[in-house]
Amino acid sequence: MASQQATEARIRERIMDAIYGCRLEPGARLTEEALADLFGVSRTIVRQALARLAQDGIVVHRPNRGTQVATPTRKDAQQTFAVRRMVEPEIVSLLAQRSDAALVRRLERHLDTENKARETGADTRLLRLTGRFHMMLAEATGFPVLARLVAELQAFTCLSVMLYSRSADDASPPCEHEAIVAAIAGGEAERAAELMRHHLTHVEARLNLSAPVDEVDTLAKALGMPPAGALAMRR
Amino acid sequence: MASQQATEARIRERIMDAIYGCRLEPGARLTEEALADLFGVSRTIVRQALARLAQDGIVVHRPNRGTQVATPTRKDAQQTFAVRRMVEPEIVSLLAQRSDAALVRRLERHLDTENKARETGADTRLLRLTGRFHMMLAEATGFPVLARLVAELQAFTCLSVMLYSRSADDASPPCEHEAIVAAIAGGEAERAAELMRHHLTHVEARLNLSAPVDEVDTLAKALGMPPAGALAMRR
DNA sequence: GAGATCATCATCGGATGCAATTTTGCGTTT
DNA sequence: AAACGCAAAATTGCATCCGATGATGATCTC
Repeated sequence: MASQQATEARIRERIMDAIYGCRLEPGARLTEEALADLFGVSRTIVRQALARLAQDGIVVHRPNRGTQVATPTRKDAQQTFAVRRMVEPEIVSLLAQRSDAALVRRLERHLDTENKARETGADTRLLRLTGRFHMMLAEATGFPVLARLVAELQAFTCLSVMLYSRSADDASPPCEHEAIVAAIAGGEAERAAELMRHHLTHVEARLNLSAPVDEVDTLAKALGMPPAGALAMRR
Repeated sequence: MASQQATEARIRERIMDAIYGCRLEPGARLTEEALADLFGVSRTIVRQALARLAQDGIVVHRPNRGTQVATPTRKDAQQTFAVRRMVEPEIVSLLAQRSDAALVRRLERHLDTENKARETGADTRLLRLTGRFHMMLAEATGFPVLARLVAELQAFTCLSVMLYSRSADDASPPCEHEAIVAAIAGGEAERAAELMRHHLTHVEARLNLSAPVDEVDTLAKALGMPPAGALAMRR
């Protein structure tokens, strides 16, 4: 069983996929034994996978109480966007200064895929593709640290969208990704940064992040349900 | 043994301390059993600690071949500084806009400690304090993600300094931290950012990051030794 | 009948043991 | 004498096992 080496990574990816595909919702419990049985390995491997996801903040792990998919508060969501506004404009600015033709081609191909999903109305698919777009940019810097950071922020954003989006298709306003790619292609560093800032602000504004009443929010959270105004959610 | 819960964290901190204190040099091997015996726990805990450090890039873990303290290449070091120049100016800019008097007081107290260490000539202590300064800034943003990122970048910088510093006291040019704190205190966001950019560029410039011959570098890496001009290293 | 205490169950935390892989040391061969 | 190959030792990878902890439900008392 030589290929069992990478099982832990596979488990992590499957869980992440499930989150991006909205099959695992915020607050969902992840028991070690269930996962171990599912993947045909011992709990040891599952624990490693969960520990790593916990370090990335995708799941929360409370001692002796198991781990569950993270449930970002409204404040968490706002913070995530604040950090993204600090980092991602810098990323596109850097990329614009480099003028990498191959990168621009890859980005444009990706935009086509995004648009196709948008037309089809494939919501969860579009959500995932939107995430991929931002991760492609981060990876293109060639700085693995940045790629990991953005991946983490992106995953957290995905959970926030699940919890606090008003209508299901809030994930990605059309054309804004296009404009960013155009600015990168044209080498307009500051413009690319500005467009990214605007884009992130726009996405955040579409969410319902103003807590109606704090008590309602915490109660809903305690019940493992999304606050009012969020997507319907079932077990 | 209820307090054993936090043993893993303790092990991590001890290892980090040893790195910051230059008692663990880049490339040093960390065998699980040795650590387990040292801390009086089983390998299970040690493995968790090492796995987490590996995720942060502080140590590298190769399957079936153990884990050792990371040995950043010159390129790694340059990338680290590049990312720091992207992120940390944004951090101080944000802090300057907030004008948090309590924070400024804490920072000034820290500067005193730094200066005292500089006068005493306590090199490794100064190296650690320098790191703490940057981490204090990141933590002050209130964004845990940023704090973790900077902690990671800082640790990597520390390893890079160990490997590529020309003289032992290259860690922190005097007065530059002071100027940054002053700009934050005065609410001069853009100036604080500029000072931070300059500071990071300055620290990087003091290192010997221009590979003499690329081939020599890769050979040295293959041998698990630091390139010429770096600190002596055994094992 | 309501509340509190206690027992049982599920689940996690950590240690130990065994198989697999790598490394090291030694003997043999050319 | 140097290089190759084999065997022993060291070290890691993973699974299983047992104790601990928190949650659930039943019983007992007032």
